[in-house]
Amino acid sequence: MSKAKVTITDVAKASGVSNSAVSYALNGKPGVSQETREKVLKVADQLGWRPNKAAKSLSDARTNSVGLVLTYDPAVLSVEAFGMELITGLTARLEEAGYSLLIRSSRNMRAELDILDDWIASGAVDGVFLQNVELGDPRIELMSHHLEMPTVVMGDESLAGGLISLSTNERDGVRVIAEYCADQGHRRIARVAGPENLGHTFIRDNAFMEVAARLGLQYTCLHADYTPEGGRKCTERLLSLPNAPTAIIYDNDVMALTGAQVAAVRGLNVPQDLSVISWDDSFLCEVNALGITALGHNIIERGRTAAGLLLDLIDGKPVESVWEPQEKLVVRASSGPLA
Amino acid sequence: MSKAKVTITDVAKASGVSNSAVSYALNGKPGVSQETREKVLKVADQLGWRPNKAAKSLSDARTNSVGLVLTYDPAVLSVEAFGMELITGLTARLEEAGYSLLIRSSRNMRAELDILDDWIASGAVDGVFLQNVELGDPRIELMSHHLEMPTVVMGDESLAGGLISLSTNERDGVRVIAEYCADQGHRRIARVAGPENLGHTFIRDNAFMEVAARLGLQYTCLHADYTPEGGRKCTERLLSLPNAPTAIIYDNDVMALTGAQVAAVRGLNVPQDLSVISWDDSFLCEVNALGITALGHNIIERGRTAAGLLLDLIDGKPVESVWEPQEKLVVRASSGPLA
DNA sequence: TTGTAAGCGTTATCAG
DNA sequence: CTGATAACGCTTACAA
Repeated sequence: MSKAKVTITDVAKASGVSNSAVSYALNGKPGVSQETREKVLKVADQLGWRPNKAAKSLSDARTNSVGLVLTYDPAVLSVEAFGMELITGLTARLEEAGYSLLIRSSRNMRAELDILDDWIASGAVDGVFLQNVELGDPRIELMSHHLEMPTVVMGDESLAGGLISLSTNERDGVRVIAEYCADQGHRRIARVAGPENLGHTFIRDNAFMEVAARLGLQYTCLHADYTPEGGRKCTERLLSLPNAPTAIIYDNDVMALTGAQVAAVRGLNVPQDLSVISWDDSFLCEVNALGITALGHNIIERGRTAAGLLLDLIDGKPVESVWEPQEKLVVRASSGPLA
Repeated sequence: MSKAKVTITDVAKASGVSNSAVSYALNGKPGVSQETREKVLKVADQLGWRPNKAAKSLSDARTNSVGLVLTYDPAVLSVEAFGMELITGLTARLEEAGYSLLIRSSRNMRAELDILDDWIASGAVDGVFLQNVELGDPRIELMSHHLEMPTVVMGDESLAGGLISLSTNERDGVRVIAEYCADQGHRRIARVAGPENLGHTFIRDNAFMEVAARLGLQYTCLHADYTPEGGRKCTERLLSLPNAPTAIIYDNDVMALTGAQVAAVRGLNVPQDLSVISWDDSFLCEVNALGITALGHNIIERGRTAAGLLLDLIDGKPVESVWEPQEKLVVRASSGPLA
């Protein structure tokens, strides 16, 4: 049924040469005659030899895998397409380089730090991705003290503490949305933002305040947690204000959708009475009785890019942080001129 | 900045004992005095020692990681919550046992088989999950020839070729839906199914035909690919039939949503003129102008269960295939009695 | 109770 | 060009 594992020694015996000759032959390195090489290759193939991963890793101090810690938050994780798209992009690029993605799950920041510590000390991975960076994120500090572990921060350069990062131009996104609102005649806009501790929330907060001031818009912001419930509550609150906003921007698709629903329930007509705009575009925004205007993002591509950066870092190539090109606003039925 | 890796030998030297004494102490094994043990533990902690993963794996032929191959199909993967929920469930359970999830990406069955081959021969993982099983799936055959590699099939036992599997009772689900339709007075029902090569599609196909016959329902079935476009086209076709169905069941949430949309565009009132039912429940069904009736599934829990099975298998415990309890139909606004 | 040494499967060094 | 041999860091007989 199952052939016993075939080692390099088996191949050596079977082809009547030494252990090292086999190693040279199989790795395409010089030090072995063409004739021997071919014979070894043939035998290895016949025997179905594959390098043992543990042995190889031990020998050359490389695992050919990189790590990603997922935060176990079923309420949010499962609801957003983001995570899966990211993993898809990461693994697609990693696969090209023969790398695997090693995933572990944490319940909180403390647990995630433990995992990173473990990876650093145990050599379980050749590099790590950092996601959902917070203000003063302890992971940044940790990895800064361990530059021997290649790290790519998937978040704004200003939060990366000098580590290599892949940033999206949040400020541009904010500007595009705010100017669009202003163009459509809105004077009072609001935002249902993500968690306040997240770095990109902070950056958007600042950018929105700045651009609102510049454009003379009245701007209100509430922070929620990306969940349907959070979006619902914040929208209720905003729409109950004496001077309710005429356009609301949501930091993710899920909240935008629930927001639009709340508006409908309150008898508001979207977009005549209220424009709804989502920061993240997705299937949710697209396929919906009412299409939701949203800022486009190509998460899969972002994943590919991040993986490429990490691979280069691991290979010791010179790497610089990347700023992603500005995304475009996809205008759909949920937004328009003020009636 | 970065401390050089600390090995067991470092700890041995620092605590003035031998290499093996350290190993015994750190692994809580007998063969070392209480005094020595404590000293070693303290020193190891101070030095920040962690077992090197490659060395440990090489020594005891275990990697403490299990593999999952993702099929790279951006069109589908990113659209469904399924994948992320599954990974969340898997990693949550694996974490409890100190295991990691190793992910690789394939573009097709051939590539996936190569990856499995590689894992089997290289010992890169201690076990694997098989997902989206097809009829006569070559992966089943492959893993059956390599029982030394623990495998859990996340799919119907009838497709698992004797491997340990985690099945959901598809037939029960089919029955629940069909009986619901019949109860509501529908006589002509249709189904927009998933890809025909998938095992669970096949099983549902059969079950639907059986139960429709039993209940005296007229039943039509079209096969699509889980994408919005597929759902749209099939719905168009069904609604154009001379004797159009009055209830359509979709094999996933995405197609159900687009189906409901198509109906609306054609001037049909859901549910008065047409009932729409989704096989998979999800946020998509829940938060929608029109709630979509759907069969509930707890994918996270399913992931946990699958991971538990695989861990037991790896530990050599006696394991039996599991049938998941029957899911309940969550009735929402998209379905109801025939007008 | 302790230390020595062999072995896990590679890669890489160094004589022949 | 080839074949011993050490090294990677850990576990585990086996000897002291």
